[in-house]
Amino acid sequence: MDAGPEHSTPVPDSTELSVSSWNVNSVKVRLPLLTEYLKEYSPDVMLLQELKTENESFPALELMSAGYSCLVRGQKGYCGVAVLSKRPIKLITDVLPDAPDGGEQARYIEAEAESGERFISVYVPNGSPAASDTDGTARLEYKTAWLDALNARVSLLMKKEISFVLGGDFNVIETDGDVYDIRPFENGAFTVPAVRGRFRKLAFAGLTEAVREKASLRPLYTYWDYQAGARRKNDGIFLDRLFLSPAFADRLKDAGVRDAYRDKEKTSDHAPVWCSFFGRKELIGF
DNA sequence: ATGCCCCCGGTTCGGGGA
Repeated sequence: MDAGPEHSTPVPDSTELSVSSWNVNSVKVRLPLLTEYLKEYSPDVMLLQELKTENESFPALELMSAGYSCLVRGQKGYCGVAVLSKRPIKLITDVLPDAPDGGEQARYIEAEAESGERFISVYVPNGSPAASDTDGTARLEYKTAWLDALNARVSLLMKKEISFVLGGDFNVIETDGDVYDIRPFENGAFTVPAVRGRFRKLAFAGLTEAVREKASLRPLYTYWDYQAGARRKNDGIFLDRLFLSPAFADRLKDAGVRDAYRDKEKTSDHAPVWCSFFGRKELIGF
C-alpha cells in the first residue's frame, strides 16, 4: 500500500473495538470538532483531556445525542478528564489513588465496561519549569510523585489481571527522537531521568504502547505548538499515548495519529490518537 | 533571551499550557 498521509487511513471496521484519545484544550470550544470526529470515526471509547470546564458545564447532552455516555471529572481553568463510551460504563474512580495532592487536580478517571475491561484517561502533570528554584522544584516533584502513583495503580491492575487501556497526554518526551529538536527540552520536565525513568516503568510493568507500536506517521508527533508556525514546520512532540494491558496488546490491530484534525479550523494543539483491536465486539463482551 | 498562540477567569491582563 502506498505510504500516503496518515489521514488517508481507512475508518476501522465498525465491528471491531476502537479507542481514541484526544487532549481537546477546552471541550466547549472543541465541541463542533469533537462531534465531527465522533461521527467520522465512531470510536467505541473516547478518552478526553484538558476539558477546562466543570462537570456542570460539560456538554453531556450534545455528546449523548452523538451516541455516547459520559463519565467526567471536570475542573475550571485547566485540567479535566473524561471517558465517553457507546456502551454502558460505570465509574471506578475519578481520583488517582495516592496522587500527591490527594487528587485535587482533575487528571485521572477510570471507567469500567460491562465486559470488566477498564478505560482510563490521564493528564500527566506538565512539571515545567523544572528549574532548581523553589517553585520549579515543587512542580517537578509533583510530576514525579504523580507518576509514582500512576505506576502503583498500574501494578495493582496488573496484579488483579484486569484488562485496560490507559490513554492520554503523558507530557513525557521518551527519547530524543520524539521531538523536533531536543535542545530546548534538555534537562527539562519532559526529559529529565526522573521523569523518563518513571514513564518507562509502564513498559517494564508489561504494558504495550499502541501508537508507538503501530502508527505509520513519521516523524511520530501528536502535539504541535500553536506558536511560531510549529505545525507548518512539523515542529512536533510525541506526547499522547495509548498503553494496553497484555490481553488488549494481544488483540491490537492498528493504531495511529489523526493528524488531519490538527489542521482544522479552531482545533486543539494536540491531534487525536487511536487504536483498534481484532475480534468482533459482540464476541469479546464489550 | 523572549515572545509568538490559545484558552480560562472575569474583565482588557495574568496564569497556564509545553
